[in-house]
Amino acid sequence: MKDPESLVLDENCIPRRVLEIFCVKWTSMVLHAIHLHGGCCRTGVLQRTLPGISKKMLTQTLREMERDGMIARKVYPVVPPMVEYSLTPLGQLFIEPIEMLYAWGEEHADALKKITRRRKASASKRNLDGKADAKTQK
Amino acid sequence: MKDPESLVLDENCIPRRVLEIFCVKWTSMVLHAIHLHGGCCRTGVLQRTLPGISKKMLTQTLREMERDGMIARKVYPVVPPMVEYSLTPLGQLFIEPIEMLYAWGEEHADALKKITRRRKASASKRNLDGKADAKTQK
DNA sequence: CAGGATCCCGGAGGATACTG
DNA sequence: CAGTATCCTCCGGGATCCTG
Repeated sequence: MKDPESLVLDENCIPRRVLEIFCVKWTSMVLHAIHLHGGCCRTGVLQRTLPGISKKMLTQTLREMERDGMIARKVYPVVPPMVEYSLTPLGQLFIEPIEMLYAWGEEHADALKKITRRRKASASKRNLDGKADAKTQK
Repeated sequence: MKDPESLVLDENCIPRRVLEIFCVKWTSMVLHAIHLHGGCCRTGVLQRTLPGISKKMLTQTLREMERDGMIARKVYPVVPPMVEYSLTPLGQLFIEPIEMLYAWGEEHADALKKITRRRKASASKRNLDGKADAKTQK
């Protein structure tokens, strides 16, 4: 505090690394979803649990998480194909903080709503402002 | 668990909203940085505390956070200009979960390292693999 | 020093079609 | 059903220059 300049949060600091893991793509949501499904579930189920995620993004996210060692992929040699993803011990490590964060969100849903509302307000305002020329009119 | 199909985490569920706030741009890091600086600090200090962030991104993030009501902007009418950003009560609400998350990261630094290592490994492997034709050779 | 305005590029990620 | 391969668009965000 005496020397603000000595406080540096560089690329390798813990906070940034944590964010790189929790905030990349759908990682957190996928972990959460698998957890809610009892620690193991199929691709299709995941996709329906996370409406809005595209097949491509889901596959990509799952691949990366597998590589990271957070989930395990098990293929059953049946037809039609069946693939199950489950949390590894490493993956389970992340459940606690994630659930903590979401629990905090539940408790403070009012604060979250407030922010959402402000964002929407400023978004619609932006439409009334200067955009009535280039794009909107088309 | 009986009916996996009934488990849906749509756009408005708490987890997604939480992530939208914590994982957008540099928001979390800025909150963290201001907090470490005692709840209030100047633009330049922030930029030096967060090496790698561009002026543009910093300003943009600060604007959005101000709009969200998480931080307050105070301009001192001096020359050269001096601007201070401080946490609002709403902003302080976020400090607790953020610090919690980062504290968890400190405790599990080994797990984070493991993941980082795997990512680097697969990244360098990707360079040896199929990329020796189109881009690499140039 | 704080921060607006411009230009511009790379790549994230959706849509679609195909395979086993 | 699970996954790959292509194509194509859009915008996030850096670099640069300019203001008060």
